[in-house]
Amino acid sequence: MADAYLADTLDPRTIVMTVRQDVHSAGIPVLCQSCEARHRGICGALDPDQLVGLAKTSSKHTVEPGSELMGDAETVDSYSNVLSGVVKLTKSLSDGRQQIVALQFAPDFLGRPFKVESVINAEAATAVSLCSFPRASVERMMRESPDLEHRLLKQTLNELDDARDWMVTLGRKTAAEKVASFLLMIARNIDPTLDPNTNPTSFELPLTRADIADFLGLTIETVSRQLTRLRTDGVIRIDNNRHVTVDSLARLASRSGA
Amino acid sequence: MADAYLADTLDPRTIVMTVRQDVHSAGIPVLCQSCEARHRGICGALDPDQLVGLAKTSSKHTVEPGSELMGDAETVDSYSNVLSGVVKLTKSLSDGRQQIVALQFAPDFLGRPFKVESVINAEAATAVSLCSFPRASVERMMRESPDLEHRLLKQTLNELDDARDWMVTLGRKTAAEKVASFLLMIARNIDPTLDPNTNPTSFELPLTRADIADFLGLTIETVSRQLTRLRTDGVIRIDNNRHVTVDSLARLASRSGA
DNA sequence: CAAAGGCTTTGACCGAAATCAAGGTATCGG
DNA sequence: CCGATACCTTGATTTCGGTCAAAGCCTTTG
Repeated sequence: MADAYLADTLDPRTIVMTVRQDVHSAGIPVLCQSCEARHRGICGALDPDQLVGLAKTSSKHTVEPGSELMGDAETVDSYSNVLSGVVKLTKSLSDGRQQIVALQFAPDFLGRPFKVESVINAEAATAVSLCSFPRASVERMMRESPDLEHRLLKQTLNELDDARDWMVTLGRKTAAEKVASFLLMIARNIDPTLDPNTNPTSFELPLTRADIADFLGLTIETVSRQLTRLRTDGVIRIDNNRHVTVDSLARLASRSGA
Repeated sequence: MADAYLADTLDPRTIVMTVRQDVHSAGIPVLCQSCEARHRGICGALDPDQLVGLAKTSSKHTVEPGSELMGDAETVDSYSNVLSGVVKLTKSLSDGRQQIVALQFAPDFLGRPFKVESVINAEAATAVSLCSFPRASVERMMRESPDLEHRLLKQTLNELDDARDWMVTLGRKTAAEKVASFLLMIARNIDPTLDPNTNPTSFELPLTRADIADFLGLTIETVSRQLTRLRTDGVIRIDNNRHVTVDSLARLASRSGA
């Protein structure tokens, strides 16, 4: 039996796509053991024929940072569930200015059905593990399974809400509010069960200062200065540049511009 | 037979919802004569029982500018197709700062299925005509018709792409680029068949300077100055504050930051 | 027609964030 | 351990867009 890859944890800034090889022996629940718990609808909707197809095309890809995972069907012909880690979706202007337009956390679905012209790059921001499916199988599944499409619609609507919320941040908030909003957003996504009254809270920042700047429409220096200000004001503590402790989420929220 | 309202053209900044009254006699194609051509999937999926329900609940609503059409299910309990005109979707911060997060042109579908907490206001930017359906009917339709859900997924994916494109504009473009991008976007949406080589092109601006500012994350004054600059540089002409003539779309595009 | 009010333009000035420029700090390979 | 490298912080200065203020223009209304 072939080696079974699943949920490998990889070096940051590299996305490796893995598909479990032993689909035949294990059946649907084993195909995607990790995401089965969270993506029952997406993984569970595969039928045996599709699993055979998956087994044939499964392979371990390594994709260089910055290369397109989405928006270019030829590059990487697959859809994935994010099992752990953070994937950043970016768009760039011709002169190199970049904007991160979304962060994908587990258990988000990564891929753009019904491809359109829009070019988005997907890049691993941290160590990322993915469970991938061939594009063709997913698209067939979608045609055959209204339930899958329903789940996808719900995720897409949520992503649309997130995007529009972030538009307010980009268009109307000050640098200080942007950075506070960012920290809150990360805290909530890293631990979705987070109770706003649980203090203190701490987490690892999944992004570099440069990434944060690209997400907030700021420069590295401004991000750094605002983080310093939050630190000297006693709102947060930062250890090793990445580990953030928030004493009072409410205090942070009050600086986020509501 | 009841009076048949359809596709009324209304005063700017007022949304009036209309549902044709004579559904019984006319059947599905008549329910929504105007949008039938463009929204076949959404309107055509209604079954006769639902039409009866529609007839009972149909009425002519007038909604004040700034009041919530979406995000508050109790306020206006319906979904609509935009038949003509432009609807702006806005989000606000607690202190009143506002951001327009999307513009809806015909034949967009207006409404948020599977309501989430996100609060978005919808307001008519110009004279707008709408074809509306009771919320309950649309949600039942969606449960019963995978085709409707498929169409909705496609529109939602397109809106997500638009939102993410605009995030780049908000986060990374200069004021001059933002205004040029806005004019291009309007030109393309008002006439989707627009050939980029057809010059000159002219259209009515659907937004006031204040709205444009709220869409671009700028102030009124900055928008005005940038429009003046485009005018003095000979890129556009503006008559009566609203009628814009673009001599060369390519020249405008070159200022939009790509 | 005249007055009023809303929208737009323009000008002068200001300030938040960008840019430019050093340094400092953590991590990794040898 | 040490040097190299990438990432981060801090300071000085500049600049783009915001703020404040005033005037022009267009439409509405009596």
